[in-house]
Amino acid sequence: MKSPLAQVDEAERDELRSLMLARSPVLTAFRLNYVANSFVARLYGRMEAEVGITRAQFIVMLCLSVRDGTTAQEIADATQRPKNSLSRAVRALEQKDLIERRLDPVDHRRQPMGLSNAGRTLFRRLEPMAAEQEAAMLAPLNAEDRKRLSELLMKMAATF
Amino acid sequence: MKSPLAQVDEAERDELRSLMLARSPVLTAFRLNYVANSFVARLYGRMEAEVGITRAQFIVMLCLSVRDGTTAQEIADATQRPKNSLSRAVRALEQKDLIERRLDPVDHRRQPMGLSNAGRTLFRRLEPMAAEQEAAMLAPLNAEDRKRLSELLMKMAATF
DNA sequence: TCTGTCAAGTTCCATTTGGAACGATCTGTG
DNA sequence: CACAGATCGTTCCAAATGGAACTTGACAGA
Repeated sequence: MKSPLAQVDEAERDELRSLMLARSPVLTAFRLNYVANSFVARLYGRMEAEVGITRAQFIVMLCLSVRDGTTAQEIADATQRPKNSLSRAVRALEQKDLIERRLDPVDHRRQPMGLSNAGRTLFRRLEPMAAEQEAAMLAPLNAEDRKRLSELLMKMAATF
Repeated sequence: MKSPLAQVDEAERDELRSLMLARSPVLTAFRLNYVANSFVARLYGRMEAEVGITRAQFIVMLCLSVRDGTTAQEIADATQRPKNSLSRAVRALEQKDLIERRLDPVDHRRQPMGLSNAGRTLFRRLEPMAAEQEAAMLAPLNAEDRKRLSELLMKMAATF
């Protein structure tokens, strides 16, 4: 059990965080990044510890779950991650038999990929972890707020 | 000038991005991270190229601009960055004479820091760059939307 | 006062990162 | 058909990263 002194210390520890969230310049951007950082740190920390899947590996699987036959280059363009990192992630996923890499019959430079059965099975474990983390993040918002937030972010993402 | 074919290619290149923004699981989190990633990539890319200030260095200066006398440990807690990275950033800023490091007279472990005059001058160049990037990010939103977005993010950041 | 524990900041070092160069392949033009 | 230029994925390697150990200082309890 914590002493009153420890509680004071803890409050002081959060003081700068609150101050930054309330008063830093470029307020919206700061808050946005703060929330995004918290989200990815918790999610990828958990995925790596519990399932041994890294950020880049999850991103590849996520893209393949949305569209089978996606290539590494397309993932790089869509997610703003360097393609050599993705290349490594792809190799790791392939070695774990979580994805299958085909060769585009008409363009031999491209390697369309897809989740394997094992990959789909694993992804079904990963997805709820992301959903849980999102739920925790959105916890303070009611249904209408959530809908509006998602729409606002969509507007921004569409042109930025 | 681009050929019609090139335009088609460009549309195809964005296809996965649009698809992910519209249909990926954990939609709100994906959009949030997409926007946040775009923001930091552009901002820190520009700061590093034009002013030679890294992400960690900017974060330190930002915290000091909000509260003089902040310590490295407090910045680590408030911004979720590892303290050894911050330690390096602090040393780099000190060598450039952008910050001053004092010694807490009552607790000699702590080193409260502050922007130097040169640091304040440089920060006045950095801040508009962040503001511009934020403005670009928020461009599709009207004044009311912006206010609401910032409030929603504040609610989330307060407890997450 | 002495001792054990904890906190702030630094340093060590194995790992990760990503820009740049590369090889292979495709496409368009003469 | 040959060649120039672009594109996909990979590899190289210098630099950044961050977990863990370390140093120094604070402090509570015996």
